[in-house]
Amino acid sequence: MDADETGLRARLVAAGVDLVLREGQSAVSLREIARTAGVSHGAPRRYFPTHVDLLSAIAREGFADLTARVERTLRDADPDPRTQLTALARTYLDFAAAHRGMFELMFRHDLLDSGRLRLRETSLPLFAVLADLVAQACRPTDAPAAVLAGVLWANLHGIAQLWAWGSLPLATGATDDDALLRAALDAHLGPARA
Amino acid sequence: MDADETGLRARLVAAGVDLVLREGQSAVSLREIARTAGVSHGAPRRYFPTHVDLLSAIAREGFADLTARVERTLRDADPDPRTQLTALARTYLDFAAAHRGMFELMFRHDLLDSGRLRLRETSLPLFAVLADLVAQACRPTDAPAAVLAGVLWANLHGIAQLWAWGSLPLATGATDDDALLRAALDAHLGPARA
DNA sequence: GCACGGAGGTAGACAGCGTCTACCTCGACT
DNA sequence: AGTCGAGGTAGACGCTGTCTACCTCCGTGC
Repeated sequence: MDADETGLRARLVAAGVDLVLREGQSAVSLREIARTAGVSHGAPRRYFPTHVDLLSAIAREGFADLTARVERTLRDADPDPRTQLTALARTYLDFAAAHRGMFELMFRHDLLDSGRLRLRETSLPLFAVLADLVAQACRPTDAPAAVLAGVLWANLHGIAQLWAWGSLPLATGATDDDALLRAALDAHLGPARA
Repeated sequence: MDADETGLRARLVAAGVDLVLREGQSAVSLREIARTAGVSHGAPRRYFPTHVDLLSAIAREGFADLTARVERTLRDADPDPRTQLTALARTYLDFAAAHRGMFELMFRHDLLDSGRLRLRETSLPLFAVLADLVAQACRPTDAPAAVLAGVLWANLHGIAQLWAWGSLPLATGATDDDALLRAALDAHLGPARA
């Protein structure tokens, strides 16, 4: 993606992605990544001045992966906006559940350099897709579509996070997040099949 | 609260709460807490076998604080369910913004022992209040009130988190979270003043 | 009155961490 | 052929959490 596919830079990022997917966020130490990539603990410094820079590059891969999954899902789904939004939401929650470590890392702003690596901006294309679909699908309101989309995103994100934490299953008694997802979409877009 | 108010146990928790409020979650190392409390780095071990145990006790204080703030807010507010929910939501978001470090810690399940200290259960009374109000305030739907309350909580939580991360301001263009809060309440409870 | 034992805190060790820096090793270019 | 820099190594430093040996009192039993 950033040229230099076979170089150490790419190998380090790949090793980090592997690690965070397999072992979770806490396992992704700089030295462990270096070991996984088969180099000394000082080698990453040549490409990533600090641990934060390397983690940010790993998180970028996560955002790219999520974005690609969403785009694939939307391409395969019925073009009806409501259906597309449901598919997007399902993909978001599934990603969070299946790649929990990566999902955590992606939103650990204390571990990432969101400024210099334009990390927040990395999630914007995904948000633009969401905002566009919301503008098409939502029932008329007085709030700007961007705000509605932001609130919907926040809802998906909150469900993913509180579900992973165990609070939401405990509080709602639900055994999977599907009821929550449907309730959220109904709330933000109006009852299903309107 | 746990008896032993003046003992080292309470002093350690208080020092940790102070630290996390002033310096953020990353500053709350076991040794730094011990230094703040004026004891050696090994002393905490007598009361908290691991760092996780101490952090969990600190997070419990955070949940207790948030719960107390919510109860105070609800007591002072108009008893109308919608108004109460608005006040609750406002308090939740304000807490997250004002005590960012504590809020982060409270939901960092990788740092906390949610099992043994019944930490998740600590947030349940707050959720019960929310669920009760939702049951009174929401427009009739087919989803159980607990699910609606869970989704609303998730929405508040997601707004708090994504707002703190900077993504939501960036994506929505909003300069404060009030528009998001109102949009969320409208979505989940029906348009205001229905 | 006094030895004793345990509760409660100290202090040093250890491995692992991120970062810094001195060094080494090649391959390319003049 | 000689030099120079890109790219990687390796050791040090101070920090972390955890473990353990020790010390120091205070309360109790006799």
